[in-house]
Amino acid sequence: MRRTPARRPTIKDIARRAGVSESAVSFALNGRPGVSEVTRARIRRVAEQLGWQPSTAARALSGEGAATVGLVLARPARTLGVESFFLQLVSGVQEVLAGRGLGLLFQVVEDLDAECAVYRRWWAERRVDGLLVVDPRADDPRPALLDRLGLPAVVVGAPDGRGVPHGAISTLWADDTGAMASIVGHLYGLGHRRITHIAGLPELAHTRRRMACLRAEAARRGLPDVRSVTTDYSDAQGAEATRRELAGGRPPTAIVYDNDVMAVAGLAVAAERGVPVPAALSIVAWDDSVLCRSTHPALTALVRDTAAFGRRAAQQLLVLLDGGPAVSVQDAVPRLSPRASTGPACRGAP
Amino acid sequence: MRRTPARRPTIKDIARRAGVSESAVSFALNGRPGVSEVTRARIRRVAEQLGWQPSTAARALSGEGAATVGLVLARPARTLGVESFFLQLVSGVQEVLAGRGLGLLFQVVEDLDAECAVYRRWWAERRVDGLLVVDPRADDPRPALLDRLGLPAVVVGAPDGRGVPHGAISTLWADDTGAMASIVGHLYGLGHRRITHIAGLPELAHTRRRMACLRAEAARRGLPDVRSVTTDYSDAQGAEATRRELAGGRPPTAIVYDNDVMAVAGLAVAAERGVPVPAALSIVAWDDSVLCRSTHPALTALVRDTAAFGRRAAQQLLVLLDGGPAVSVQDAVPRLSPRASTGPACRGAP
DNA sequence: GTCAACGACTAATGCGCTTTAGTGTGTTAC
DNA sequence: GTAACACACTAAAGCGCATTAGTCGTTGAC
Repeated sequence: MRRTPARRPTIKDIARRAGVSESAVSFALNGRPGVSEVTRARIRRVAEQLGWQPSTAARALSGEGAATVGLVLARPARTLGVESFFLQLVSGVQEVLAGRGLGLLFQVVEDLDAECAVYRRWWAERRVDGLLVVDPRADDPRPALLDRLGLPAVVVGAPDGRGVPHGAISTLWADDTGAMASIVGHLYGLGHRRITHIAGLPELAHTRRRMACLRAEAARRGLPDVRSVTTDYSDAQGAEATRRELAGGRPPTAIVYDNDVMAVAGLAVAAERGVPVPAALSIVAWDDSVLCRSTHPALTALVRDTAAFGRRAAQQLLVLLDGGPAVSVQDAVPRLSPRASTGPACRGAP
Repeated sequence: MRRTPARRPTIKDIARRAGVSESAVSFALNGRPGVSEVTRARIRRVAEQLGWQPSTAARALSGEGAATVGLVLARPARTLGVESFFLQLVSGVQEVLAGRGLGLLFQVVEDLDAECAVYRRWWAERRVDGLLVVDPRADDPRPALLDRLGLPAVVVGAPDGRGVPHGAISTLWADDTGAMASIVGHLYGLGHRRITHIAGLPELAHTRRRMACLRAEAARRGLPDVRSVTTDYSDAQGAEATRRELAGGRPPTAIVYDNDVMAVAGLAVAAERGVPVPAALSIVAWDDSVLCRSTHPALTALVRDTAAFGRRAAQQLLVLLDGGPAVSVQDAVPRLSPRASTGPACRGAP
């Protein structure tokens, strides 16, 4: 037996109690001209008193937009729930959205096709006013799709900054190149010449940028034994790749991991094989988190303020929603935080 | 210069192209009687062809509900993005919701008051049809609030299973008691007599349950040196508590951590102090994750299928949304997965 | 003293959909 | 042959809000 729920007040209730028409209420509450200041105040008071909030459905229906922003995460369930990146990003995003009363519609799907399908559905259902697109890829179909649908979006993470962004698609990207350069510089300074980069998914745009930069740096400094291998970001593949590297004839003296999870897994592999860190192997994690600080030794990591990144992305989206221009902005260069997992390259190494 | 976006098809477009009235279309597409099977098929075909999807706003406005479920996470930003628990839970929840075309409105806030405020706003805005409530507490104000608002909800994680759930508030809880008993049993069997439980936030209901069970088990087995200490789940407090415990006169021979992050931090503290694990100290983590498998030694952990937990929670919510009865269900007992971090108690210990 | 202009407000319409109340046609019953 | 009825469908109202087009009374200009 369910009790009858409390009734939600509508604009009509306010109108009745304030002794005015519904339109007057609408004008008053939306700051439109057409009502005297005294009635406006009275109406505001009544609305407050009744705990009135505009029905998003009704608003949306009368052309005001859904007051909602969408975010889809396309990741196989297996690699989920590991990285610290997303919740932090989302938390930053929220901060900004909440200030404008915007909701965040969130969905996790298996792959890119499913993600595009979600976009189409949301568009047809008029569920969202704009989108945050994460994990951009080389040859990404999403920006074009969203542009065609007329949905404003901010591509966050790493698309090619080149080219004028089309339509209402903004772009916010991290300076992976500068970051990679600083990592290589750090390791080079410690005497490392054989460096392996255990990267993430090869189809992601930022993976490619990091790999390209590593190659360029290696060429510039004349290091033949520098390479990248790609993984799916999971601890399993991170560990596996580490094992392969350490088992080789001329193992690297330093490994750079594309996320914190793999770095921790790599550290465990080193421990298991009796390879001392950092004496025989230096480890760098791309993206800092509790993990990196909780291991022994603590991991040298690339620190960036992910929540701030999320805030900035949300702000760009607000600009678009307000009809502002699409832009392409580069985020601050992440900072390398040296900890105990990096040290001078082993002298004995050939 | 923005191009005019593609127009969304409406029911009217379908009606025109199919040569019937709008109501006929509505009947046809919603499986209502009132149209012949041949027209129904024709209308379906046209709708498909046009890529039509019902506008959620319009649906909501005509009394069908918002087709959206809400989930609020009240956590200080500091402790965010660490645990694997949430994304996995959400991923399970999504799977079920997506099958019904329901969206998930997600919000991160600072504290419980803010969470309640969000509920009130969502209710007044008619944004959600139901809610998933996480992190239940002792003396939790949320179920009563939601009941008053007439919003169906599933409290997920651990409220008191006692008492008839009121209104449309279901409850899904993990068997913390059985789990704690199995952990203590495991450790006791290995010869451990001095056990410390480094727990999470004291105000959470499941923290209390775990602590109570630990006390009961200790009393039952006559173990005087067993106790719980509470933390905020952060690696910092986990490490700090560990340090305090190990520095005491009669340090524990086993520590049980209430989450994976603290367990990893505790392991690092042991390493830093030269305490061998598991030779001198056994470690158990409550909740398994990549972390536990990535350390060296790997951590013995309490494994539960969080995604499945999420799926079940979502299913309970669907039952409520369909007008079904509120229930209180206990989830499967988590399984303890022994790994390298637990071993026989040190003989030399007094 | 009349007319225009303005300010404060109300009436009416539409957004896209569901739903209730019809309308018209064909079938059956007696 | 007509009343009763089922069936396929249409017309219209309503959900809560924004918005456009009025209405009415007051003021100012000449």
